[in-house]
Amino acid sequence: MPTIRDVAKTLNLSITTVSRALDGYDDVSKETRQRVIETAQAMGYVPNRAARQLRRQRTDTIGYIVPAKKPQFADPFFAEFVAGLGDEAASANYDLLVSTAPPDSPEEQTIYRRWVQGGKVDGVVINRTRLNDWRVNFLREKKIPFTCLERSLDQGEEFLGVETDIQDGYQELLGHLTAQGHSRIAFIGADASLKVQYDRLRAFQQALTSLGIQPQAHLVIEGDLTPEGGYQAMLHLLALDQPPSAVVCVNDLTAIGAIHAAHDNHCVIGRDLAIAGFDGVADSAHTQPPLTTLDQPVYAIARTLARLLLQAIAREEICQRVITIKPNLLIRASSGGKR
Amino acid sequence: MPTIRDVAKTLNLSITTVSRALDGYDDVSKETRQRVIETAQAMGYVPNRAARQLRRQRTDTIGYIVPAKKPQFADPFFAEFVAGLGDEAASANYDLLVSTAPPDSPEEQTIYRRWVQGGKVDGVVINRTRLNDWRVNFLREKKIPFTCLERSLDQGEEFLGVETDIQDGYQELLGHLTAQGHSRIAFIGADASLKVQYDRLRAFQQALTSLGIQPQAHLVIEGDLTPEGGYQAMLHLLALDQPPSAVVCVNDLTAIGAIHAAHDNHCVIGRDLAIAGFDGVADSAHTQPPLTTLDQPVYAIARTLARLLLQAIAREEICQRVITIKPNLLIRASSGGKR
DNA sequence: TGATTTTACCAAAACGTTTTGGAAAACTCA
DNA sequence: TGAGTTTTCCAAAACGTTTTGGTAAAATCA
Repeated sequence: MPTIRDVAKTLNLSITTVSRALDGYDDVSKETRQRVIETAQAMGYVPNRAARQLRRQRTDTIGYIVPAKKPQFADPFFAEFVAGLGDEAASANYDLLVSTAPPDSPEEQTIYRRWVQGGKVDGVVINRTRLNDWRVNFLREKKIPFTCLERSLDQGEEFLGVETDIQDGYQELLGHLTAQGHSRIAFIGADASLKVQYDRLRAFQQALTSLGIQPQAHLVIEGDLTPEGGYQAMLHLLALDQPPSAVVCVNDLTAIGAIHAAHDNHCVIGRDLAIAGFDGVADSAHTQPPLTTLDQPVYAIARTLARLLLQAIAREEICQRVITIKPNLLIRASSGGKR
Repeated sequence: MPTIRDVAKTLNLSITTVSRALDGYDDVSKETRQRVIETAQAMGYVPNRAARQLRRQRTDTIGYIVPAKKPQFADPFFAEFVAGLGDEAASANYDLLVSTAPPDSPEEQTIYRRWVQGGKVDGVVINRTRLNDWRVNFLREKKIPFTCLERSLDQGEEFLGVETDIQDGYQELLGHLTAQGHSRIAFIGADASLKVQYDRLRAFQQALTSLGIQPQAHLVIEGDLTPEGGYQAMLHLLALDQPPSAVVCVNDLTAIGAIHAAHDNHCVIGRDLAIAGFDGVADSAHTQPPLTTLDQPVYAIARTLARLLLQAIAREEICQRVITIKPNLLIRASSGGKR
C-alpha cells in the first residue's frame, strides 16, 4: 500500500507538494500537479484515512444508531432511511457509521459516548425522537453537530432538522373516512414517549373534533410500531362491545398487523372495516387490500437530514434550519376508497 | 476533550504508563493501574480512534455495502442483515461502516477501493454473491479479510462464510405442493448472474425431476427480487395458455408482488393458486393469505458472517470455515396448506 | 555480601497525513 | 538595473496514540 512518501520519492518532490497538488491548492504548477495526479493514480495511492483524520481533527464520517428493540429490526422505514443517509454521505465523500441499540438503553448511551468522545464521527442523525430525549441534551452539551427527524420538547429554536406537518394529512384522511360514513374511528398508536405518537395522536384527535366527532379514549390503543403490536391491538378493538368501523394506525407496520388480525376474524377490509397506515413503505402497496396511507418520502427525508448535518459540520450558513414536509394521502382499497 | 497526555500530566506519570495501564499490560503496579483507570474515567478520557488506528495500523471497523438498485432499497432482508452485522461487531468493540451501491457498478468499485486502500476497514462482508464476482477477486488480491453469504464460482476451498443448503428445503416444499395435486409449477427467479438464482433454480428443477415432473423452461421467469418484478412476472404467467397452478418465488418480496397480481386477477390464493417464497421476512407472516416460505435465520446468518470475519481479522485459527445453514419450511395458507 | 532477577516505570520513535512559515527562483515594473 | 511581486516549492511541526528498548530500584538468591 503506497503512502504519500512513496509518491513523493518517485517524483523527486517533497511530501508537501504532493499533498497540496492532490488537494488542489494553487501554489503548485500545472505540470507538476498533472504529474503528481498521474503518478499517484498509477501507483494506486489512496490517502490513509486515519492519518488524515488525526491531522485534520475530523473523521469525514457521520453516525446513525437504529433505535431498534432487542435483536431484529425489520421496519423497511429504517432500510430506506439508512440508504438515504448513506447516499447523501457518499456523495460528499463522507462515510456512514451504523449501529443498533434499543431506545433509551444503556447500550445506546455507550455507543453515543464511544462515537462522540472517541472522535469517531463528526456528527449524528437522530430519529424516533422522544419527547424528552437525553440524546439531544448530550449532543448539545458536547457541541457535536446533529440533525433530528422531529423536534423533542428539549429543543427550542436551535432545532436543526426535518419536521413533518401532519395536520392537513390527518384532516384529509379523516375527511375521507367520515365521507364514507365512519364515525367510530380508532387509533392504534405507539409508545407514549415518542414524539411521533404525541404529534399523530393529537393531529388525529384535532381532525376528529373539527369534523364534529368527539374523540373517545377507549378507542385509542397503544401498539409498538410492529405488525405484532398492531395484531394484538386490533384483536382488542374487535373484542369491544362496539368495535370501531375504521382504524387509523400510527405506521404501516402496525396497519399490516391490524389487517392480518381483521382477516383472521373474517372481516372484509374495505367493506366491514377501513384501515389506514402512515409511512408509505413499499409493502403498503402490496397488502390485500392495498393500504391507504399517508406517504412520506423517507428516502428524501434521510438525504435532507444528512445534507443539513454536513452543512452544519462544514459550518456553512444554513438559511433554512427547519425543513417541513407534508405527507401525501394515498387512498387505496383498505379504506373502502376507489379500488 | 482530554487526551492521554492530560491524564498523564494529572497523575504525574508518563504517557507510556497510562497507555499500558489502560490496556491491561502487567508491567504496571496494581495501585497505579487503579489510579489511572479512576482518573481517566473521571476526566472522561476516551482514546482517539484515529490516532490508535494510525499507530496500530488497523481500524476496528468492518464494512458492508448494500447491493441495492438505484436509490431506495426496501428489502427487510437487508435491514435484518445490517442489524446482525452491527450487533456482532459492537459486541467485539468493532464498528460497522455501511454504504449502498448498485451491484456491479462503478460506484461499487469506487467505494470498495476507497475503503480497502484507504484503510477504512479491516474486513468486508459480502452478500448477493454473483457467479463471477469481481469483489472476491479484488479482496483476495488485496489480502483483505472478507466473508461471503454464498460462494461464487471464483472461490474454491479458501471460501470463508455461510452457505445455505436448500436442496432438502425445496424437496420438501415441492413435495408439499405435489401432494396437493399441483404439477404445473412455475418459478419466478432473479437475475441470472446471482449465485442464489443459480442455486435455487437448480434445486427447484432437481426437486421437480425427482418427483417425476419434467421441468418446463417457459414456466421459469426472471424477476428482480422486488414486489414489482414479482407482480409483472405473475401477470405474464397468468396470461399463458396453460397457467401454472403453483408458483415458487426466489424470495419473499417477489412472492408479495405475485400475490398482489393474482389478487388483482381475482385468483383466490391458496385455492386457485399456490404461492411460496423464500427468506421468511417478518412481512411474510402478514400477507393475505400468510405466505408459505423457506425461512432463513437472516439475523443469525449475519452475526455468523461478522463473527467469522472478526476471527479472520484477528488471525485466529478457524476450525469451521464454511457454515452451512438449512432453511426451514413454513407452511402457511398461501400454498393451500393448513390454515 | 555481591550477583541476579523482577518490578515499575519512562523517553523517544513511529504511524501517514496536513499545515505553517518560509525561501529560492522567476517574473514585473519603474 | 534593482526593488518588489508572484510563482513554485519545501523542511519541520503537529495530530494522539502504541510500541520498542531501555533503566533505575527493589527483591531474591547463592
